[in-house]
Amino acid sequence: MTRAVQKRTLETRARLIAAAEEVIAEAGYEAMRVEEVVLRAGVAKGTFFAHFRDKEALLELLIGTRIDAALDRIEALPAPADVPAIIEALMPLVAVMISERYVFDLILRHSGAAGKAEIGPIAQTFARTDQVLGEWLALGLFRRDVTPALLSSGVQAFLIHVIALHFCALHQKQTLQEMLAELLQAWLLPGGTRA
Amino acid sequence: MTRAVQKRTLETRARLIAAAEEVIAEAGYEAMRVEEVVLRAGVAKGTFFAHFRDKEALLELLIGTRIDAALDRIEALPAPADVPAIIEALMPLVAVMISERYVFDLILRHSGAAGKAEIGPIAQTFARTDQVLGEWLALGLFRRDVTPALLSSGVQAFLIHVIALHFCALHQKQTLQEMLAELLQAWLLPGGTRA
DNA sequence: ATTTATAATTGACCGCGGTCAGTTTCCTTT
DNA sequence: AAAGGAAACTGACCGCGGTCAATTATAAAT
Repeated sequence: MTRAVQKRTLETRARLIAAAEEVIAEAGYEAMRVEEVVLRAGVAKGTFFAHFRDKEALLELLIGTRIDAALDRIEALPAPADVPAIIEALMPLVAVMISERYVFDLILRHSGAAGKAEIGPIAQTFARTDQVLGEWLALGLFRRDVTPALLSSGVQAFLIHVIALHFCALHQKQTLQEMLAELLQAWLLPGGTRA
Repeated sequence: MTRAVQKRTLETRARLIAAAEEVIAEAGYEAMRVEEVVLRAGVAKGTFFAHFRDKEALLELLIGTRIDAALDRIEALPAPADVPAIIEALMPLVAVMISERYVFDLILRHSGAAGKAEIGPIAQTFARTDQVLGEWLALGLFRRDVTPALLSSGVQAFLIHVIALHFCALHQKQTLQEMLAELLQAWLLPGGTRA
């Protein structure tokens, strides 16, 4: 018989999250130290790991929340009808992903479900992004010789690709948006056909 | 006036690399411990870091070497003329990248040049892959409405994408090759045109 | 051969993520 | 109100990557 979760637990968890967000606001995700977080939250180190599997589990939660907020804004928009509009619409998501190199790497590492049962917060945002893109691309404004699901999978691949290039010291003659525009134009409207 | 590098240095470096390869052969890249390597090499811990900036710098070197060997095999092949042949040709590269989840993550993290001056071994293999792909795609057997450089950039993006999906607990109804075939077919021969 | 400058090596030490046996707090049962 | 048991919390401890002042080996200069 499982006991109900205590109010104290929720408070401690909230204090840990608040402390972490405070540290991150001051110094960024990469600079976050578990010891600093527990100090500010006023709990012992072990308590942190009673609430989160490891340091990355908390970061995943926080970053997942930020990505979800970006997707909320994106979903509130009308479906984009051309490539520039798609890129424009995706900018809130891009902003989160390029905010820190460390964040991008962490997102990549957690983009896939590690286990069938346990789909992490970031993996969930990837599924959600795929769904949003799929809806846009199913409207029939882009190429129709392949499924919208395949198209959206490809858009995600290109999105990751250009962000990776964005962090590369070479490849900086073009902006992220320019590179993405070229790729998506060729992917979604091959041969320059349709409108 | 710079002194010549001593023979002793090269020997120590070689012993460190050999020890690391030994450990990796036994237990994999992720299990490699600097302390185990220096123990087997018969040197102090500090010596390791006199030869390699950090643990990842050595791993980058070793993995970069493996990727280069794969690219050697790939370059020895005749240029593939269709999508299945491209996928078949890329398999040595894929094999390295999917050998360990940890290896894939490390490769992604080092795929871009960190600084203009210092292009790491793995970033170099990405440039080389791009070049090999570019040559294949410039032969005119695939779509010609966009540059071969753009095509090869896209192929790399899809390659990374399907490997990421390969490590995902979901998306396992299709094999890596099947997913890659769908994407590349749509990317390189949109509308099913040409041969 | 001796001195001298530099390169190479050493290992005690630190920072930080993560563990776990022991303690405290909370809630239920009687 | 007391007892019993489970959940929450604690902090000393460990593993491992990485640092650096001190030491030793090497080769050039005299």
